[in-house]
Amino acid sequence: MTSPPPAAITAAVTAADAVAPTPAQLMDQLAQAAAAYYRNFATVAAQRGLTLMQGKMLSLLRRPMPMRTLAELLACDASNVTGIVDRLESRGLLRRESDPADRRVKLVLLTAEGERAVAQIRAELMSELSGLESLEEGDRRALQRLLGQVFPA
Amino acid sequence: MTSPPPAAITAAVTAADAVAPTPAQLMDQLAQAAAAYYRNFATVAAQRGLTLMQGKMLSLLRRPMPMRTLAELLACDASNVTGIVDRLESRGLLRRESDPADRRVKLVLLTAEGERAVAQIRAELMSELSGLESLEEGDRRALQRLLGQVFPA
DNA sequence: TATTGTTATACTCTATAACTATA
DNA sequence: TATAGTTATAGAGTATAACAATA
Repeated sequence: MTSPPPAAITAAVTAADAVAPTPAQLMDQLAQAAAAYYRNFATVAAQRGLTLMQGKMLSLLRRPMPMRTLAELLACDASNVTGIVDRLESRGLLRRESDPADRRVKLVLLTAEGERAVAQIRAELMSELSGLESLEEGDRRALQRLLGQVFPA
Repeated sequence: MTSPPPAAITAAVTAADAVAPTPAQLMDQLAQAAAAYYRNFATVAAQRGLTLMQGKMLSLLRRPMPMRTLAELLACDASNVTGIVDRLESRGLLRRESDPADRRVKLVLLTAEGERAVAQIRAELMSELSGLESLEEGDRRALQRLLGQVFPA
């Protein structure tokens, strides 16, 4: 029976031998990971003159969707979407289109230029997250499963 | 020799048998996880009348630190820190203190009320992330290792 | 000279409330 | 009546540039 090493030693130990982190420690690491993700995303968006929210909105538009849906996905009030869409529309990255099925609804969709911008953002973000590309298949499966467990859809 | 199942079937398969996600798919899942983390954090902060940035700043102040350091940790310009600290100081959650070693520097530190606020935010956030508490030791170790690999310190 | 923190400025994001046009 | 989108408003976050105090 081996007793777990004291916390001070943990950092120097290889992953396989490491003491399991507490949920609280894992929460701190999640905070750092989430911050790092958005720092990378914001940097990549800023390189194209876009704010974080503008980059997020463009990235969400894999298919046309109502403004109301964008508000839900961006976790903000519907009144904010008007301004964000306005600014992106004036730059030619997306456009509004009336929904024939319900004339109250405006569908937002990317222009060709918007599609290119999203593709470049995604590519640059992927190259920023080089640690992601170097994961083995087993590790990719494990990370997918664990993230799904901590953040259920 | 078994060939991997087509992508359309993947979703219905159990985790153990699942095809490994591509790095691009994993990047999308990271985006969702980071968004979910901050949605939870912002909700918990808002319950105490705090914005996301205010909650972040308080959570960073485990020990006194210069405004400049806060700017780096929050990934924003130093000029923004003045206003955020102002608002939290006027609410009695933190205070400024001159650094005797370098009189240009102002150290920011939590008040007793600020300490209580942080403790409550952390506790409520932990209860929101119930999926974290239910992870087995092996899964906690794995998640720690994988996050460290994708987002190196 | 360089650095820390502040101020002034302009822009963006944010929620709330009130409005319109549709349903 | 209810919903989708807009507008007006006020407050908060954001980067830039210029400044005072200190190193």
